[in-house]
Amino acid sequence: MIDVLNIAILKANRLRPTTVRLAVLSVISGYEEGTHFTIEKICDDLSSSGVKKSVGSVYRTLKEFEDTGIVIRHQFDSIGTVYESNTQDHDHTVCVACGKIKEFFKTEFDALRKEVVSESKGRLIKHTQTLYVVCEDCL
Amino acid sequence: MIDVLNIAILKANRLRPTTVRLAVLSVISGYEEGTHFTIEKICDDLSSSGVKKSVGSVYRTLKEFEDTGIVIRHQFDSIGTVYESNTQDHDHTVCVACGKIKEFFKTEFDALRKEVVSESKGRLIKHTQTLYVVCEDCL
DNA sequence: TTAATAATGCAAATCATTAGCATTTAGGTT
DNA sequence: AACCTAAATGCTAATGATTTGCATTATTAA
Repeated sequence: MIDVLNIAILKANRLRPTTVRLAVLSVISGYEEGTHFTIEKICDDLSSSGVKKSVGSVYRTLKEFEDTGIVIRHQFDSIGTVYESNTQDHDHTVCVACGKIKEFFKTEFDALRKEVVSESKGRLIKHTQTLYVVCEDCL
Repeated sequence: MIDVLNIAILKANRLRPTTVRLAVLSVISGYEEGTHFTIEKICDDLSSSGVKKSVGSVYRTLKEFEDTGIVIRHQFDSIGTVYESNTQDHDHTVCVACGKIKEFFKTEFDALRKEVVSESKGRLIKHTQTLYVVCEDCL
């Protein structure tokens, strides 16, 4: 597709625009905003679009993308490892019944977190917050 | 040690007071409050106190303890799975430099979390929040 | 175009955890 | 106390996710 853009993204992160990275980026950018995807999903999507890439390379690529901040990795209880495209800071709710993952964003949390960290005289690097719920649909 | 107490804890959770469960409980109750421990640590402590138990049984036991609420399991980035004795609800800070895990407790968070969940019309089951920091000592 | 470096595919290795199954133990019953 | 049944244990093999080593191939800069 618009490889030019993806090439630019990679170069901006000092990653060579190779076939694997472009293929993975292309698959990911096809997902709608806020989607949480697994390595397996990426591999499936690559194969079904006729692109043959090794699983190992996809793992390596996602790790690079995580390191550069192109994606964010999450580990949810009983769901495992998922990734999402890196946008703004946010937290998650996970339905323990259907597994649906949603994002939420509430600035008040940030203020509280800053308080906690400054009280302990540390520096905040990142945070994770996940609310395990039974969602409206499952109730 | 005071096995009578540990036997009572097990019975209260409908778990037979077997040698493995008592040994694990005994090791765990030797840790000071707020300690986060791994399966490996438990196994080491068992062996060094001369108690020979299979790793598989320790895994099974910790799963039972988690299910009954005797312990809580956490998964932290780049640290992995740790357990702690179940006390009150709290969150964690993890130092990305030295790996030290600390607990914190701020009621204001709970109110906010309830807001989030009620806005989405769900029911809150549990939550996790972890602040990855550089702690005072590492700064 | 070519040399140097980085990336890839593949398969084997690793790590944490789980599962199968034969043996042992706990706890209630004669 | 001996006995019975279900539960628990130890052991080893299996699993699943992820990583690594290395020979091959691609990319980039000169």
